[in-house]
Amino acid sequence: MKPIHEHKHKPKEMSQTFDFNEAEPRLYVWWESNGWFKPEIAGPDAEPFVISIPPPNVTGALHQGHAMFVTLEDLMIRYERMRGRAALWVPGSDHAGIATQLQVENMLREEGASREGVGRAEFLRRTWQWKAEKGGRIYEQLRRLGASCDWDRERFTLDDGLSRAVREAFVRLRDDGLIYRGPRLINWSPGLQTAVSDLEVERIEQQDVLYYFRYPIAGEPIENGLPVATTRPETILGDTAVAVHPADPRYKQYIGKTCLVPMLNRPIPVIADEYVDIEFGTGALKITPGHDPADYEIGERHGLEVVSILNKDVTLNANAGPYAGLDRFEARARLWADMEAAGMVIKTEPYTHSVPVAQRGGELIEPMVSTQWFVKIKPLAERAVEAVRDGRIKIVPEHFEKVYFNWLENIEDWCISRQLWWGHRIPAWHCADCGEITVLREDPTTCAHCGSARLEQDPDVLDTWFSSGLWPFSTLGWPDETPDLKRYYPTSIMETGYDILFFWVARMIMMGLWFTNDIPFHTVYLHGLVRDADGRKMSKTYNNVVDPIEVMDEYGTDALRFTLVTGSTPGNDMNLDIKRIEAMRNFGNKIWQMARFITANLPGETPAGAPDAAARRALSLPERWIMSRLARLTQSVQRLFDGYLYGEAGRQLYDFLWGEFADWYIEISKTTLYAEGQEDAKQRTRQVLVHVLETCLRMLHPFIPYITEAVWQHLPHEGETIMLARWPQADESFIDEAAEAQMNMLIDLIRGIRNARKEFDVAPSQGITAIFRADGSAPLIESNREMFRRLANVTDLSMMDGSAAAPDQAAAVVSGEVTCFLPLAGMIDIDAERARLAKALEAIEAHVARTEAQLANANFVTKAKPEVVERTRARLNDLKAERESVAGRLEALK
RNA sequence: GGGCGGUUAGCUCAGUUGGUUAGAGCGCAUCCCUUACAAGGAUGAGGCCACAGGUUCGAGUCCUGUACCGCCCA
Repeated sequence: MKPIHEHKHKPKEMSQTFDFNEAEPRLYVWWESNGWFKPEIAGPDAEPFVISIPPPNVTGALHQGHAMFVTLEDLMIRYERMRGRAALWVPGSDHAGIATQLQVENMLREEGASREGVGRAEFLRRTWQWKAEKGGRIYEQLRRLGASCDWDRERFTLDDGLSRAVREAFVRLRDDGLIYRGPRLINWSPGLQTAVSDLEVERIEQQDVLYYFRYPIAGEPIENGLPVATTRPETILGDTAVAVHPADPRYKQYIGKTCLVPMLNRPIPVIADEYVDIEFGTGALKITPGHDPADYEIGERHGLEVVSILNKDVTLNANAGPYAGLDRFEARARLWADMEAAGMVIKTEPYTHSVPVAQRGGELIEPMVSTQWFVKIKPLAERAVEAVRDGRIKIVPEHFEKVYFNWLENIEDWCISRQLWWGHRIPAWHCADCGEITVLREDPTTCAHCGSARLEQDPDVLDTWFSSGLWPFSTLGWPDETPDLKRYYPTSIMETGYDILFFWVARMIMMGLWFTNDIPFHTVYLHGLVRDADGRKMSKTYNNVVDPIEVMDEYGTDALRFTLVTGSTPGNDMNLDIKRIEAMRNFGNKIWQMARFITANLPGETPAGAPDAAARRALSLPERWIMSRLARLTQSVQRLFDGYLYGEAGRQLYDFLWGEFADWYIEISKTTLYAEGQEDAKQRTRQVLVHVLETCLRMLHPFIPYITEAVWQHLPHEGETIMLARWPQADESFIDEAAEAQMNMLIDLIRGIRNARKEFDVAPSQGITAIFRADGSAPLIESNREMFRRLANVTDLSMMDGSAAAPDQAAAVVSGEVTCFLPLAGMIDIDAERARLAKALEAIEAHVARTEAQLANANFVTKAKPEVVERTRARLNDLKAERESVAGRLEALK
């Protein structure tokens, strides 16, 4: 027999409850300080399993989205580590250009300073300082969740290595002809004073006004003007055409005529384009290529001039003539008033439409023309589509593949420059002499075109997502061929929320394929959003945010983790109810109490592991049953893990441990453990108790790492930590159909007796008599009489002959061929018992009728699988026996 | 306009090769401090699985359509 493993983390006796506040930090530090989070512990030959963390914002504070991804990724990592893989989880964070810059700017503002005031160099110094002071908070919070990342490999998107990767990527794309710079319509954020990408713009519904007016026709009175509607009158000043549908009879005669821009009298053509919606507004559309994406496209089709009327501070520029210098909304009001005075106005009406707002901050985005850097994305997108289409990359759940294709197939060029200071500065130098641009891996001193030394680096920085796209390989050392890159790339799984499929995942795939000529990961696993208990998005304005830190303080990390993983299914949103967290906390307590019971009943040494062959032959029915159930559970959990169905696996472990192991097996085990003598039987029972719980702990460890480790340390086990214990494999030789059938009958009878006791108000403390008419099952009942005593307080159990008369004044409980009479003289209300039996008989008869009809159907018997037919026949036999007994009893009571 | 998801007990949700009488947690009712656990135990009530068709011996599960809710893209 192997000794119970001892080490310093094993207290002598288990406390009344699990003190997670004490245990969690202690265990985490112990795991980490032993180097168990590192892939090297699996040895040099182990197959790698790698996840690179979807990098949280360095400014971020832990929210449920983080809790969700940490839970799932840590689960995958711990699982694969237990299976012997070289499990590597690379942690890190993202420099979050806009968010971080705003934080530091706010700080400066409080000091009465400003970004512009202190200058770029000082601003960056202050930002790094801020990062050093505050940037570690998110890491501490990830640790708290139990994240078993290899912290020695932690990376930051702005650190030296990753900056070099960014530079390499930029230069390579430039060399490949995929980066260009030029004036184009972009999304301008007036508050942030920077361009943002299409993905960073959201649309929200807004109550607005639709303005109707007549567009003056050159040489004609205003009454003949072309009626047009707009939501943004000030953009009239930038119009370069008016469009009508070519098939619209109302406006056919206008095509080719010339309109005059109100107040400016700039001549513009009336054009025909099928884009125009005849039904909408007046059916004629003003075209402003400088300030509307759709108009920009129409403008390109028709070779229209692009007139920009806005300055970067969203005041109007010189193109707006008399309105130059005004704010856009003031200009709107003035222009409209002037147009009204000129008789151009038709009417205004309230109108609800969607407007573009900044994802961060929510301010109104102005589409405007600006000189920016772009990535020509189609060549990258094509490869990314191909990798998923041909199965090299799999997306779980599968339906997101369609979403992915849909986006990549309609993708627009990516605006990658930002007018910020915090980020990777674009490695492009403008020559003051020849005006050309020099892009090199090393900072140039002279212009590559004319040799001039009058170079100035482009002031812009790159979109944060540009560096995030390189993350799976840049964190492993790319562009250098480092040992880590060789061993751990491609990574295995990218796990993240479906809301950033485009931001991260698609860009990682595009850039991974382009730069490494390999997929960055073979599987994308997408989880859903965590909402509040009523399905609303968590938000500070609703005051419905469930803070993970507070949850962990109150219920422990394991409760939060188990709730998140068992309460959700891949790709679907989950509503997080604090009641569920409490229930999962209770599950942890239940495990602790089971372990307390078991350890308290291990007087000597108990071997770890399953019973050996000799012990196996001597196992009792309940032991064979629970071992069989454990084998099936292990099989099922494995099948579910193979399909990424972790939530269902967790629920099955919960149901088994609580509903079968604790409620039945542990209770039954007391009949052996508390009996006199029988040392061998006791020892077998102890071993089964330990083995079942210990096996479940190992399967639960990836879900709830802390309590499983804490409990495991109290049980006989092999190895130092459950983290490195081997993942259970089902021993199918323990599957025992007969034992399951017999136990099911015993459980059914015990439930029936309990039910009858309750129906007739027999006090739980009152022992009762049970008389069984059991035919062939008599030995089964007799050999488990202690079970009936302990679980149903049957203090007097006897058997009766099949032909003997049933006792008077008795309730009857029926299961299959067995009838159990409970003579409860003086307690039985015969009417009530008749009603009870009549109700039961009704249900049985309905079931019999259904089953008989099924078996009478020749198609069923010939076409259904034989085992299904067999099972149905057996069921019918049982049902008929029950019907017989119940009907007979009912007759006897008349 | 295009696409995707959801609709199962009072509430929040499971239910993935189609096959017993559809499950859990919470809530509810009744009873119980039985030496692992009141963060617990026992018993029970509660569901034409949105609706209409179809495939099948058999549908909560597969197919088609409808309604409502939600999301993404334009």
